[in-house]
Amino acid sequence: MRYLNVAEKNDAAKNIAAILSRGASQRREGFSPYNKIYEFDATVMGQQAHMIMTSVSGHLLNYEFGPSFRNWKSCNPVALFDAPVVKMCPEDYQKIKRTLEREIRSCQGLIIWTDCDREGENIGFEIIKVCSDVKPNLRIYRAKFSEITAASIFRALNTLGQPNKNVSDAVDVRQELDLRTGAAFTRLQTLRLQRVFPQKLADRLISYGSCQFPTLGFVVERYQAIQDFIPEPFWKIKMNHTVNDITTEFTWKRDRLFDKNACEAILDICKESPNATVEKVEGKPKSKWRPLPLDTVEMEKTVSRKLKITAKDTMKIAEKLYTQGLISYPRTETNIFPKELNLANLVTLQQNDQRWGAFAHRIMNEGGPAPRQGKKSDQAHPPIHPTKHADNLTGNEQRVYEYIVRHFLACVHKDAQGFETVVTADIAGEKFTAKGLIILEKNYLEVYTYEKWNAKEIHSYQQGDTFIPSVLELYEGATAPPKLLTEADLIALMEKHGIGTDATHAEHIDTIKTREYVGLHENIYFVPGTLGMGLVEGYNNIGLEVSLAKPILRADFEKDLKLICDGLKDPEVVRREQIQKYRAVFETVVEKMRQIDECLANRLADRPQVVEDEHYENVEVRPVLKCPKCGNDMTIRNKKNNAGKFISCTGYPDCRNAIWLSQNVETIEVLDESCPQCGPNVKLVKMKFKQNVFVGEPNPNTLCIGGCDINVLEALDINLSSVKRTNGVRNNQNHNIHQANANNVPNNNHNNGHTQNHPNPRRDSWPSNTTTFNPTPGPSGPSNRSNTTMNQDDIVCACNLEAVQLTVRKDGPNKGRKFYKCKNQTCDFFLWASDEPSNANTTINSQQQNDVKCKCDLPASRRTVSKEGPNKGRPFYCCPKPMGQGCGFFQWADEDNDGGGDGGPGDDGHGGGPQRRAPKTKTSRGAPPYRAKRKCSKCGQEGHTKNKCPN
DNA sequence: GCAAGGTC
Repeated sequence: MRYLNVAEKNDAAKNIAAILSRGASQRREGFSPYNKIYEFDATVMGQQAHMIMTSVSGHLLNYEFGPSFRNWKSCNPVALFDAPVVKMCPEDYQKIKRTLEREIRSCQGLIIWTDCDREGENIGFEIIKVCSDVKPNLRIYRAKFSEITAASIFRALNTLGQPNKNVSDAVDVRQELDLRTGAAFTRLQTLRLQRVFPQKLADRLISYGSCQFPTLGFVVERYQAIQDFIPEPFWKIKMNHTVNDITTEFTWKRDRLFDKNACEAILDICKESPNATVEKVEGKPKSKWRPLPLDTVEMEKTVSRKLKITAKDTMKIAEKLYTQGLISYPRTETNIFPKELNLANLVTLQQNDQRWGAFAHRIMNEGGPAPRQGKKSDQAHPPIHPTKHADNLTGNEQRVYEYIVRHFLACVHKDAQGFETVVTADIAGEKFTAKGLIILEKNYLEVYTYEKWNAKEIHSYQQGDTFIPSVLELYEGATAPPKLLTEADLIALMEKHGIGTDATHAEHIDTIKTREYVGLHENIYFVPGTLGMGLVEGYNNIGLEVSLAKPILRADFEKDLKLICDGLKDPEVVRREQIQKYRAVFETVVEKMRQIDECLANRLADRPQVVEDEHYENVEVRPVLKCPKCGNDMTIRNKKNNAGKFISCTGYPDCRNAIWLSQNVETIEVLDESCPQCGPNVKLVKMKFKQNVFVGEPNPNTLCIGGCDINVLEALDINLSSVKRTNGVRNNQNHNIHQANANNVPNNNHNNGHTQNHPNPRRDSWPSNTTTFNPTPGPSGPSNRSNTTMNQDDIVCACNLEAVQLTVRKDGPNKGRKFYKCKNQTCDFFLWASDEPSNANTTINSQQQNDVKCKCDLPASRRTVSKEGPNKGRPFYCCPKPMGQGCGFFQWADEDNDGGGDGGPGDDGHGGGPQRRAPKTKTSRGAPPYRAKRKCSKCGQEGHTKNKCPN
């Protein structure tokens, strides 16, 4: 049995391989220089196995918008909430992907060794996808480990489990939402504000991110709190007592008063009889607690405060120390050591160090490590601790390593012990207290040099002692505003509100600095810049239920993600709800953008330019149909150099299915309505042609290109296999014709009063074509005129101009026939001068039964219901005129001609009584396009097109 | 040129 083992990063693969192979692995190269391959033998589930170990480098796949949405001006940013997204392997990860694809071929099993957190689980599924695509039916296992130590790794191998899809799904939802919201708001802000404030913002990227904005919001909020702060004066009584150079400071029990007169009055009373009496002397042991086991956030905060290294640098250094095997995984939320972790061994590892080796010895000599237990656990990684001794580090790496070791040794030792004395004295009824502290045992403080515990010496008092204070006076102070946020404060706020992960707090802070939303005051305090201030004020003031600059939106999202992980909420539901939520916010922002301009104008001290709405190319967002090859959506895109349109699979480049439209297609719009014949996945499209392909029909025309009408596909030169799953059987044309009629003719009012899209379902290739359907005017043309005697003066084209009468000169069955068309040739109007049926009339006319007449007194057409339902196969008569222009006559062919009947052939439940209802002339949506047989444009015969013309 | 999350 051969297993491919995949870790999340190369160093992890290397270390795991070293452990499992007991140092005897063979190294090979992958396609990527970073991700090596290690080979060795091991025992897996009691059996000898050959192991191939390699790694990815974090996520292997990433969500991206479909190609037509990547250009910033390709679409209105709001479209990004619906735009198709695909998971792609970025170019610089292709080599890693290829390595996996190559290596899995020789294996029967796959073991996922990614980090045991949410992202790791998702990365695991990415690896599974890539490998399964190449090799289905793999045995797939998940190794769960919390640190790369022999014990943990062997335990993982001996307790292999299954990957957790719920956890991975949550990450997918998170990724998609972050992409959509980030891109939509970033484009909106950047494109607009660059033009509104060209002087100040022309070259600025004004990004939005669901983490960076709330982080900015914290900085602004604190800054505003300081700005809004009004100091309030207060007064207190200061009292101290000096004996033999020792000054004991007493604190007034009332602390402070905000009324000067009252304070002065009390002081006066005290001064009248200033003799202080010691009422009580209390002594009690006092501890200073050792730190909790170290988690990421605590490390970032303390290192930032004490070592003045930014959180971003700290994490970078910690990552490096981890990959060198010197410390445990640095991204952890856990502050409880697992029972199985051998702390004594870890302490012993540090015993030879010159700086803290003696302390490590002392721990072992005083009962061994005894950590405090925190309350947090991510169930994935233990608290950060040293895993190896190192004394060759330098610079900040050394400082961070030293901090981690000292913290570890401190947290497994003992609290510092002291003795506190509290003295209470009375002066004229006012109480004062003084505290003294004697430190008995420094314990952890001896190694944890980042904290101080100062002893405070006070005079030795006994109960009943009296003394005259050395100082007894009024002290005037004022309340002070809160301080500006430090990085440690900011991280604490992010953690509290669930903004970002332990691994990313530092990056978000760095981002808002890079964007110049915030700056640093005295190098440690965060202050908002003018842009950041204006943006937050803008978003806070436009009446959003929840401002984008507040943490609530993201925090709510995180709660949902947790529910997905726990299997309590459907990821698809969360995805839909969250998209909807953010889209609503986006729409409000767009609506109120001018208010945001004003806030920014105020802060930037710049006048906003009046700008027109951004022009977008308006890519069609709605999918036209599902790709028959891969099932992804197919959407309309522009060809290169604006040379027309095509409909492309959003699975590109994995799926290269495309529907190429000729340059004759001027516009194409996807309608809301699905094709009743092709089903809900195929939308009708409205196409406008430069030169009308379907002469006599309206232009633009509503069509289905889903393959239900082979004529449409042929006319547009669309390959059936690109729109429909084919198994070698072509669609039945007659079926389609019948279906169309059955749906539309007798019972065409079942769509909210709308009727057929095609007032004229017949088409021809005007007028040089030799086929002889009866073309009639488009929607704007004069209806019902084709059957009456017409003067040329009566004929008005779609431009509302008098039409010109011409004669067909081209050889063919229509040679010599007269027709009308637009005299300026600005519209596609066409009308035969006479409605005499041509001798080439086919399909419809061939079905006419001359003994039944419609209300126009024309021989009615006999047709058959082909739509599924109780009337399928039943013959009926209807007006032969095109939809929208006939009389609406309907009669079952198998019943007496009594004008009654039990309803039309439609099976939509709306049957009964609509038989004689005249079709409305307005176009409708929802009814299937009516199609007739198409004829060859070369010879005029049915059954083939010009491309396949045998003549 | 967008996000956040992995990592190199």
